[in-house]
Amino acid sequence: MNPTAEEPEAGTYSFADIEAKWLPVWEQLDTFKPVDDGSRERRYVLDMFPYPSGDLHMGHAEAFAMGDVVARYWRQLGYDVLHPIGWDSFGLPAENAAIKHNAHPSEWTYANIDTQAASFKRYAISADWSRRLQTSDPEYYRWTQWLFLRFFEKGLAYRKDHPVNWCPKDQTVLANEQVVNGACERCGSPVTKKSLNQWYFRITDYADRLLEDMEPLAGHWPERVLAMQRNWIGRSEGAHVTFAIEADGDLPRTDVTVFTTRPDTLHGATFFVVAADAELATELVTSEHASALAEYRESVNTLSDIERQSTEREKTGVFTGRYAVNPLNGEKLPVWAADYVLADYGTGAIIAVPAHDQRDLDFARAFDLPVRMVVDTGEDDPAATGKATTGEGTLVNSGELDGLPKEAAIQRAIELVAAQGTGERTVNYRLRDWLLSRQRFWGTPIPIIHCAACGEVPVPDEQLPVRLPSDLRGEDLAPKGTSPLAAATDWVNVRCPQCSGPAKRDTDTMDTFVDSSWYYLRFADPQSEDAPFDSAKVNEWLPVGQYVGGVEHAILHLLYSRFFTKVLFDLGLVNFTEPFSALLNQGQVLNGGKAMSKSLGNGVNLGEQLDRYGVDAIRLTMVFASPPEDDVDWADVSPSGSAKFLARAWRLGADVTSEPGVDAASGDRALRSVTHRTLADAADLVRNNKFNVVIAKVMELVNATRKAIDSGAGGADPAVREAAEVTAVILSLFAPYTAEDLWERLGHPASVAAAGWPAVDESLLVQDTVTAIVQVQGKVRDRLEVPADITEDALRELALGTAQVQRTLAGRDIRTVIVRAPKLVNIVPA
RNA sequence: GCCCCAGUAGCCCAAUGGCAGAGGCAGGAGACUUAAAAUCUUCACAGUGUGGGUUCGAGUCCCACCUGGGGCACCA
Repeated sequence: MNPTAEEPEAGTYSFADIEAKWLPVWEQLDTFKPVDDGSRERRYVLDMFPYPSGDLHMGHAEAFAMGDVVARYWRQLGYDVLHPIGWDSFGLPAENAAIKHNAHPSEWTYANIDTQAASFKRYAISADWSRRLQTSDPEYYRWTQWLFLRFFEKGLAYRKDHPVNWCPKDQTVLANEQVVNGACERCGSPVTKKSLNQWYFRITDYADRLLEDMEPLAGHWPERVLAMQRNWIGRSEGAHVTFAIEADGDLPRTDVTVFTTRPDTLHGATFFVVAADAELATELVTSEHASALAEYRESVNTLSDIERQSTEREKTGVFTGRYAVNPLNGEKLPVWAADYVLADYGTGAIIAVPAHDQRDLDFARAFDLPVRMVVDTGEDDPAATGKATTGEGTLVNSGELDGLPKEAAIQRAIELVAAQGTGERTVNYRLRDWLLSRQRFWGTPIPIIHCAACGEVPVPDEQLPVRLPSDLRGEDLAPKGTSPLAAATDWVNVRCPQCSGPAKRDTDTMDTFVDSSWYYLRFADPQSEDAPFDSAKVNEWLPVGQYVGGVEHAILHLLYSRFFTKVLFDLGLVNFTEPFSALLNQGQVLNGGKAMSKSLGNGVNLGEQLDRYGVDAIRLTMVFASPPEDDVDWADVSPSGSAKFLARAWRLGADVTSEPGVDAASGDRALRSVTHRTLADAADLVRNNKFNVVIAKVMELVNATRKAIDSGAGGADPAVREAAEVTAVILSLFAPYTAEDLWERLGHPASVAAAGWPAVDESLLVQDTVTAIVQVQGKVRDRLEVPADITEDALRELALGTAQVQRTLAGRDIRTVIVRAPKLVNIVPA
């Protein structure tokens, strides 16, 4: 069983021996494969599946330790627990490694997966290995493609020409969600704009539902994640107002609609701005100003997003030569083109009210445009101060809106434009459609064939998967600005499925977030060959009862997965609309207050930690260090302390001399009381994700048991056995090896993981006497030992009679006495 | 600028509105030991970021501010 280590000295805790001993036993028992027959209530625990970038690191160790606590707890409670594992195995690093080593990305990817799988097994994750999946397996991406085609049929996948975020280093486009502070999320290069014809998912159609359906998640998802999603969706209420742009020479009169959240300030509009990079700007500009606009656009395009987004930057823009007519007062407003107006938010055009919008005011001051105050907020005139006023106030200089407060004026203004037919109430979202094309190789090919005669033709379902060509490797995959797949001419050139004419495959691959948007569904039925999954099975297991992962996915992955689930609901494939009922974001593992990184040289190698302290000690340290959602600073924690505690707990096994199955009822009541209190508290604490406190409670239990053995009831007392067994069961959630070995030393067969959560004897939780606190005016003056079932009246009498109280009152009258029997009395003097 | 979260002992952290301390780390002392390690026992240390408020009673609830962390950001 243990080929390397020597027989340990009896009574000495050796994590290495224990690990070597139990791993093969567990493999045989296959304790964590759900029975999946409906005989037990089902529960689904899921950790965000890993990307196979080398071996597991400290972050994985933390996240998976957390998920495993929940999975193992539910298992102990008797639920049929689904706790699967898989890999998000498409992605750029594999491709970069392949280019560097003149290999195929699959070689690097699957080698890493094997390494990680072995590490996960050593780390004793309670997973069902039979459901393992990889998104880069053709058996998986076949169904990613199938789902794409269903989206396509519903009009939810479409192509358009659009300026997109372009990473010049990775030579690929990026979704908005992948641009962080104007830089590529992956490599940090400044992102630029490029106009390309790309595939999008129409996630904006679901903006409202994505927002509304968050309601029931409150309390089960971290508030900050919900807030971030809400922000990202960015719902804002306002109005569309249509302005007529006057004819100019050959240019006809035309209507342009703007979105505004402040229709009340329409009378304060002094100019009109269109996004410089929008089509609209080119359409509107007069020939006299066309070259200035072209020049301006040129200068804007060379700016990186980082420069562009700097709020310190001076406002820039050019006049278009045209004028817009304010529908409320008929005023003529000059139309400018500027880059501070975004082409893809709202309508790409705004009505500028400099008095009440800082950006408009900055622009007005830069170009000497008039400023007119229309809301009196009691502050100084923005024209003089340079500070726009945006708060509550009363309307002035606004015709019939005069005298109305802001909110009423907004409503009235909308009524006015609506009556004119020039405007209406509307809701606008910040959310954009999801750009999913990637000009990279190692991803799911987009199952579309482009035919000159038929257009975009879906690959017929029975021809799926469209497999990646296997003969491209090394330099073939280097970024060229077009997909590497384009070079595989044999692969690209096909017959059109509709007209059999010559046609070409789409050479882009999908964003890997598409792959990860449905993997949690596949886990319910991972071997399905005629559908992505069996809906009945998915409906039995999902939604996921507890999802665990890093907050870095607060927007991207979670928003996309929620979107997918809603679309699949609409397609009738699932009967729920939210995939994850509860979400836990574990914190980061830091070292010395900073994230571990190569450049800082503060990385801690997980494998070395496991070798040095053992799996259980590392798992315990991760969980004990702080509440799950807080960061763990490895410099602040003590894995050796954890190891010490585990040894201490394990040693209890040697001191229990009673036989298994002995009735605990006759055992030492004080210890039994601690044992059952611990059991009850632990259950509550696990439910509330306070894993660190559970461990503190087990430590207490171990201390109490130790004391009972050494200087109390003694090792033969049945209560000591009971305490040791409860210790093993609770520890099985955190330190599976130690718990298993302790369980064996207590005379039980494997596995403690399936031992079941012992029933709490409520009668042991009640104490005979309790210490009542006697306060005078909230300050503690005395303590009384009283029966636990003392009445309020009796306690009041008792408290009032104590010498301490009498002395403190010093003859003062009593206004009131608060009694919370049996724990507290508070006497309030007059 | 807007939005979230957090500030409790030297450190990590506990505390259904009711005795500020459960647990651990680091530290001191003792027992065992020829000695050390290991083990066991034991001790000390803060009044909860600041200022108000609500309450019989506030670490906990409310308001403002300070500090730290995170998110979004020319989003009309």
